[in-house]
Amino acid sequence: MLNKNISEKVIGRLSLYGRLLDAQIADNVSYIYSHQLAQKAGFSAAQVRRDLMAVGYTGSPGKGYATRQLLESIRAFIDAPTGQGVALVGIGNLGRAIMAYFAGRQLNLTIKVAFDTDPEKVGRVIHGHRCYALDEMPEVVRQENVIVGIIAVPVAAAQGVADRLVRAGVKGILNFAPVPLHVPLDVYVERIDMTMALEKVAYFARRKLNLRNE
Amino acid sequence: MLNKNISEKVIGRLSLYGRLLDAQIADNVSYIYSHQLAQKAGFSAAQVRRDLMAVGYTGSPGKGYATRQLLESIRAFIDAPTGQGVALVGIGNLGRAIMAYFAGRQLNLTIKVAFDTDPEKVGRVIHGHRCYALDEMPEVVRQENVIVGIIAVPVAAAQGVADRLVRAGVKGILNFAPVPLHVPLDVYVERIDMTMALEKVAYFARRKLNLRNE
DNA sequence: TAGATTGTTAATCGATTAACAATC
DNA sequence: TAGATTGTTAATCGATTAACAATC
Repeated sequence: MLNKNISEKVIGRLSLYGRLLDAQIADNVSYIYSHQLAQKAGFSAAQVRRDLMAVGYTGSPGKGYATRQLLESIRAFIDAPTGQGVALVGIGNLGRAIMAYFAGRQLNLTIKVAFDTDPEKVGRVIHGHRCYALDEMPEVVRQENVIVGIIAVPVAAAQGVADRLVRAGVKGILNFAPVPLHVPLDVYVERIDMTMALEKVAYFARRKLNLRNE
Repeated sequence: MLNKNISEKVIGRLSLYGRLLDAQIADNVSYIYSHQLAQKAGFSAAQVRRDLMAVGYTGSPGKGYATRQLLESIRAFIDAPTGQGVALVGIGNLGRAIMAYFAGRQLNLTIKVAFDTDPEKVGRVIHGHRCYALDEMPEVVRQENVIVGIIAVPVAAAQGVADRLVRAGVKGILNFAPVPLHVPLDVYVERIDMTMALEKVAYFARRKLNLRNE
């Protein structure tokens, strides 16, 4: 499965379909059409059908897709078979919010270890996670078999933390610091830039307002 | 300026260029080439030149772009002339982290008002922001002339909050709830889905690991 | 069966990159 | 001037959508 050439966007959409299907199953919906899923997700039906083809689950004309089996196929496709541990670096306001956010969810992914430079925090248990010093990273990350890291530190520290994560063997980084990271080709980086997002929203909000006034 | 047909991606990149230029100016760099900016941003030089064309600032062959003037042009292009207020809905862990995050930055955008359903929070001042009840939204939002909202409430409440924001006159929404919102065409929505992002990272981290092992 | 939906290819669309004359 | 960079068009690339035979 993993070696097919699937684009980033498809994986993101599959993750969304998974959650929408969860809700459908909770509502006892056993079959769903591509156009229904499309409506909920905000995409076209053709898009949905194409994405679902990628996971290898086949619907049937007239009936649609069996929600439960489709969800299983999507999970089998995007999730690790055994569950995956995640390392969080930075336990400030944002880091703690991230901990709380992912703790509440029933995910295949769990924040297993947390790191911070603040000696006040190191050694303590925060939101149920033991907090380690950065120097302990290579040991802890390898021991827990973690290949995914989250960076929630200030801009100035972000690249240094990324370097440490990479050296410790991490292969994927979710970066909340508003700065591009330079990493080797065998490491995947996804950025969440809240400043950029808010500036985009502000820009297009004004545009929408102006269009109406014209 | 606002009526040109600029894509979302360009606006996002301009926001990034702005911050990179800030850092350059702080380092007393007065001219920069497109390929230098491109390297820092992680794009191609052609991409950068095309984006900068959009803001209408002209560099000169041989010298490059004057950092200070370019930054001014970018700011004039994407920022509102007077500064913009933002409404935050949901003052849980995430909401407070968002407050702290944007409070620290020197942005044209400021969180002006915050809303929550929790009667414990309503009326109090949190992170310097007075907290209002949802019912006060139409009044407060109009009074403060806010057209941008941030949704940081649980999934189940997100669509309801979006409807309220829209009714209050908000034209752009930054949505942190992992669910697509349905809003009128004259409202712009940007979604930050941390679960989706983390699942993508986990998927591609495993792929990177496997590619190496093959 | 008739009607609607699926899987899948071809056509379309938009965004990125390559290329190059004009310019400092 | 020579060399490198800019603004801008044309070529390329990839992703989305339209279309339709096969199927329930």
